[in-house]
Amino acid sequence: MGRPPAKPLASLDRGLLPSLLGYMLRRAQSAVFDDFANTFAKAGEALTPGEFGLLVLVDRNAGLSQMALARAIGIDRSTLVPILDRLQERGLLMRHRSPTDGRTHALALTPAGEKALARFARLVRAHEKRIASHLSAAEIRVLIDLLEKVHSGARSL
Amino acid sequence: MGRPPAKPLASLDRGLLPSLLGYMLRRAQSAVFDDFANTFAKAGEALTPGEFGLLVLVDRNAGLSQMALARAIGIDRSTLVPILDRLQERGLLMRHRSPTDGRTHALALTPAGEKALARFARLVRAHEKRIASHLSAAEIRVLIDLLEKVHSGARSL
DNA sequence: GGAGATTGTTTGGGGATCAAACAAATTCTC
DNA sequence: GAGAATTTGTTTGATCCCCAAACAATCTCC
Repeated sequence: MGRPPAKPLASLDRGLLPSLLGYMLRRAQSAVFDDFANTFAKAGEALTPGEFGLLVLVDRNAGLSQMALARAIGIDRSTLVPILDRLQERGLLMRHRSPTDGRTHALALTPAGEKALARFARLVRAHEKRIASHLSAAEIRVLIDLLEKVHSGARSL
Repeated sequence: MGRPPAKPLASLDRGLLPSLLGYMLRRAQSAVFDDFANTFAKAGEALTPGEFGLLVLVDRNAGLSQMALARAIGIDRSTLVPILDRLQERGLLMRHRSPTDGRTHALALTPAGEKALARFARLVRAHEKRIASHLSAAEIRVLIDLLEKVHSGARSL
């Protein structure tokens, strides 16, 4: 009798996992995240995908309040506080007092933040290009389209 | 003069974000994760997608070591320890001593763990059905295929 | 003007993650 | 076979993300 396969050191039996959208989504996301981190590390910059999204949102929606921003990215307002603290300490972002509503902070990028964002955007484009290098332009379109469908579909339940 | 658009309370300007694979991936993943959590909460079960994946892996690869498992799911071996501790405390999983290598633990589900996993798998299937309800079977196939491409493509860099 | 709601913050409690150090066990080297 | 190098699981320490609850300041509505 042949010995049992024992431990296939290379790959494991993943059972039903590869047929699950959630699992494949997580895997792809994790791979993309790794390349993002790698791209920024190699360029000597430190930024997470979440921070990049936040900076873009603040840049494109000047005067945004923390509540509005927290809602836009789907986290609690208390979670946002230390994130903004750090970005502010790095000189990328400022909390101005709103002239119309004393409770809210009007968020805005500093000039240094604007310049940094332009730099970050260049890196993100390079990163996107790399992870999409094995897909055709049409495939990318289809993929983004299907991801949007998954997002808005799940959202409605 | 007309007042500026101020705060479009409903939606924000997301700039280039919707064209980024990484961003759309994160959004879809987050929506799917929410539905996963919701499905389990409503059924009175407590489990994360990561824990489900881990249980499936242990189930399908009996005798797996902690190192092999950590590598399979892409985390550090020290990160795995408290995760296994919790699963073990819940009576779902056990660390046996390997007869062939005294350093490693041979992981295995307990009988209760097997039963729980069957229950979890039912919930996961219902969850998958729901998040895929706005996509055709062909679309799901294409999506999973493209996600695999993204994963293995990014991996090779 | 006062009640109620909103906003940003702080605090407390889970977890996830990695890096470094360690003991036990195995494997490699001579 | 004895000693060196490696591997494995664990602990500790450091960041970070996340939420819920409480709080003061401010605004809104009546």
